[in-house]
Amino acid sequence: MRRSSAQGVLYGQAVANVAGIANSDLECMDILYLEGRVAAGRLAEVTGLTTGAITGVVDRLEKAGLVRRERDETDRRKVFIAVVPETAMKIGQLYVPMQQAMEKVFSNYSDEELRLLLRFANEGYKSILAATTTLKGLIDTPPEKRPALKLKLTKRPRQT
Amino acid sequence: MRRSSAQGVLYGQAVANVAGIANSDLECMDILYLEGRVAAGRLAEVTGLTTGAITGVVDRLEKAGLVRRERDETDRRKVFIAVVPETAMKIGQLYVPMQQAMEKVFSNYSDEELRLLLRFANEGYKSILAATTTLKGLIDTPPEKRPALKLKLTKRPRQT
DNA sequence: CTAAATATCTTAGTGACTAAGATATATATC
DNA sequence: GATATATATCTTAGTCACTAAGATATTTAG
Repeated sequence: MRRSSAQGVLYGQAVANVAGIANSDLECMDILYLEGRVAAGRLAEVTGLTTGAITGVVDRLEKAGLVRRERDETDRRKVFIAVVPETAMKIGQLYVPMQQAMEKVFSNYSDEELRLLLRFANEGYKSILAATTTLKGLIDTPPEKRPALKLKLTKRPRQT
Repeated sequence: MRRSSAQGVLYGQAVANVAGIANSDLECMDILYLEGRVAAGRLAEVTGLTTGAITGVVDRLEKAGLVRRERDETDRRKVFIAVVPETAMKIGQLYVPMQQAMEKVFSNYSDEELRLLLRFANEGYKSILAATTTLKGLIDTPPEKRPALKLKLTKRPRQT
């Protein structure tokens, strides 16, 4: 799973590369696709970048015609970012090789098996999300108060 | 799956953050863990970074005491990078929250179900790897010769 | 023995990032 | 209704990892 996850990252890098946009830019496009029209600050939250960095991301994406800034009329401090479907589609096309490859893999599984994979994907997501929060919690915890992570199941290095 | 994959990336970022090393540095540590002692050039290949960038990565990791440079005695141009288990272990500990979270998820699956997940992980990895190659192939293909990716299953944007 | 190939390192320059503060708008308090 | 505080984004200066191109060291081929 780590291997395939890592390979997924590399695929994303290749997409960004071909599209001629930065890695974080693509990540934001992905979030915009998943969540729809979101506020700039939300992008910062989700990506872990500062709001300043997001300004740059959105500037580049807007210049590339991939997104549009839209001011919220009820709260004029907010800036919503919305994808421009016509141009964003071109990015979507770069995922076709992966989608086709995965579709081929999926075609070898029964409906019941697919349901299992889906269930696992959901549970795994929630689980990793929670673990991320836990880990980040350690940063804000003063060192002497950290639970001294016993390495229990880390049968780490020492390989060939 | 995209969601959990993205979250996995964020977990990695958090780890790198806590460990005080760059993202690519952590990625290389991961490869070193998976592949063992590897040549510097191999790291460049797998990560997609230039050899120059890898020199920097290894410099930083070596300074942090996480890896050691070892010259190959039979081919003295090569530099092998090897993790230093004692210090690398500290990085490994940062994965404990995720490992525990995932273990908890796995504990709800039968052996047969786990075998299915394993099979899928392997097939998925190979599939994504192949798709990456395909995509990268498009870069080197002169634009007019590209197979004009028909967007078949890209029911992209247009969400709420 | 020379030329070409391979593996890593070096250097100069670029670009995305952070931290801190600026700006603009909204909400709360008196 | 005026002032203070909070919120959301942008700006600026500076940092750091990255690339491209070439330097160095070693190996292989002719």
